[in-house]
Amino acid sequence: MSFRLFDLNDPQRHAATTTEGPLLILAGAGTGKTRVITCRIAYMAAQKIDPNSILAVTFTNKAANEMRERLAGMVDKDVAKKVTMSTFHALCVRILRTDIEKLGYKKNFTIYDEGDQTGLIKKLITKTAAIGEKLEPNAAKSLISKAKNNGWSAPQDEKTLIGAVFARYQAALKQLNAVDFDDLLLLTVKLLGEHADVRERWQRRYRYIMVDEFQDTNRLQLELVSYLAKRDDGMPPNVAVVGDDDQSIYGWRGAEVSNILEFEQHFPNPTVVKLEQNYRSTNAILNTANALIKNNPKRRPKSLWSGMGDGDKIRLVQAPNDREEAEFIANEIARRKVDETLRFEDFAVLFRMNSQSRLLEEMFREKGIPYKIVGGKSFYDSREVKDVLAYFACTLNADNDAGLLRIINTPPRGISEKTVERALELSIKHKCSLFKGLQLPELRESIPARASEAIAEFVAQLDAWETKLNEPLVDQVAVLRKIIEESNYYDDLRRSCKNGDEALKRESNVRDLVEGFSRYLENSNGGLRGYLDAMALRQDKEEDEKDKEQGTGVMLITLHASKGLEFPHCYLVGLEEGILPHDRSKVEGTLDEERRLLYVGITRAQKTLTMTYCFSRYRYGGTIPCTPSSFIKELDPNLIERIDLKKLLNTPVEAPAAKSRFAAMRAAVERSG
DNA sequence: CCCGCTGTGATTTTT
DNA sequence: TCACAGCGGG
Repeated sequence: MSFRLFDLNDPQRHAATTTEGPLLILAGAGTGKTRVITCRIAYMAAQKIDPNSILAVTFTNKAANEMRERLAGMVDKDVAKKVTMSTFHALCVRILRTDIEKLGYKKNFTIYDEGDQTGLIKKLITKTAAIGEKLEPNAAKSLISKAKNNGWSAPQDEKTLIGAVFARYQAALKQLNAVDFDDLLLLTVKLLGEHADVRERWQRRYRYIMVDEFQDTNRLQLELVSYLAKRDDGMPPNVAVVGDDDQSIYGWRGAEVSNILEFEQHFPNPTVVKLEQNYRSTNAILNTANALIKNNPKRRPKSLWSGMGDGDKIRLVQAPNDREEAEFIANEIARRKVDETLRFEDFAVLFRMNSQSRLLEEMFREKGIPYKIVGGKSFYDSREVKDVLAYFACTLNADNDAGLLRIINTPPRGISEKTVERALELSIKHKCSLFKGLQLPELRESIPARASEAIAEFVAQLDAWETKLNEPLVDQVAVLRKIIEESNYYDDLRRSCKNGDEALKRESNVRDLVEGFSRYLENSNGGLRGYLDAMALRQDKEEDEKDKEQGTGVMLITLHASKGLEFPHCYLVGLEEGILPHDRSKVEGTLDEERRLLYVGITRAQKTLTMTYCFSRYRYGGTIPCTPSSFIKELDPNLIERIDLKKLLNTPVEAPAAKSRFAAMRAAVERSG
């Protein structure tokens, strides 16, 4: 065995070597769960379990890739290759690409991203709403998404506006031969539920199933896992889930903590293993986290501990306002980098809302501190990437309305808004795609001759590209380059850019895209369809690599985005009532989730943790007074050092004095403890 | 087609 | 306040 089971602690080993029956691994933050998952797979392989029958499901590509890499370091290459490591969505795409025809969709369905979704919903709202009726497209989108994640493929009441929009939306998608992200799950569950042959085929395929971040699964995902894990011999399913109910922070996206809290009801008589030894943080940090999370009523009791010593106290800093809060952090990081010989990468600042990063950025720039913001606009969201992908997608399948709408007049080719609208109306009337609508003789009669000519040319161009792309043994990369060239896309791109820099950046993004396809073809046989799927599912490897490389600077990151990461020195800002917990959590009744969010934040820190709050903050255009977060009083005061920035600034304390004061406090704590 | 005006509304975002 | 969407005018 090339992996070392004895490197695991007792519960870890128990989890890794329990291969049969349901298994619930409650893995607290930083307890080495990825290691357990990979060791477990390596162990199974060593037990001569067929690696082809092992499935590990994750939420993110990042997690799937990380697991793949770690496993590759433990077992034979050909064994590792046989194990399926996939996100829920990628797995569903695989299943649907084979059998979606049974549900009345065509196999070459298009995956709609959120932009496509919003666009379609917006249109349907304007078509459906009576005069005076209003519905926010984004609100509708999220309601529809929630409904689907709950397993509803149709509205409960079609008479309400939202219900009508939902019904029309589903019908439109089907007619467009498109599926959105939620459909990937919904339709897969439907397919497995309604078609025994398909269900049994996949049940036979995977005999050992593992699910990562189980606390984030929604109803559909649980159902999917249940279907896949079910055995025809009546034996309990070999399903191992790993998760931490205390880190469930995606309830607002449909995640059901109950999936992990009530695991026994879904998979009776499981082996339950708790991982509580943390390899990341000091005990001061862990006990602070423990004290906080104990206040959540519904949870599986756990208590993290580590062998890394007590460490420094948690510092709780009160600042007069958000400006001084940011300034304090910037100054401190600059100072500590020198004093404690640290790198900027050793620091992270965590916040509840993206808007909180603005002041910090400003201050960091002012003081010349490099920083990196996680999240924000990604490569995939850039206009040029979406445009070019739409070109490719339409070449593959012109009946993709969202894609076609994107490119029909980009670059401008004389097909006006009015003409498009007319074509769209006709396509609805004739229940056909926009592309087919464009070719209806009926359309020609109602638009200017010039528009007709432009349409004819565009249609011919798409047809020609499609033919070219489908020629046997054709160099598909060359065809894509040709498409970009013949559409004059670069000219239009340059024209629409404010400056040369922007144009260069965007052009290089387009080139990267084609380059990415070329590389994709080298390692995969999915063709253009596969590449477009990979892009829709954000599986672009290059981006992932790039992400790993750029490590320079202080990390500015939301609490949500910080889950799964760790930093030696963390600053957790804006611990104020209304921010954390967020105001809206009170009306929504999600205070527990806010507490978990803070818990996640605290447990990111390895060595030191500084939390800050202000007494006033700029919000909604004015200075508003703030009060400290109600969570603060749930923390253990013995582990916390309170610092008043105002006092500190007015009466600067010499280093030795500060040290002795700290020592005195520590002595006092020890006496009292 | 592009620009600037006005109004609105303001968490979190794995795929 | 500030970002951004939707709109009407040049």
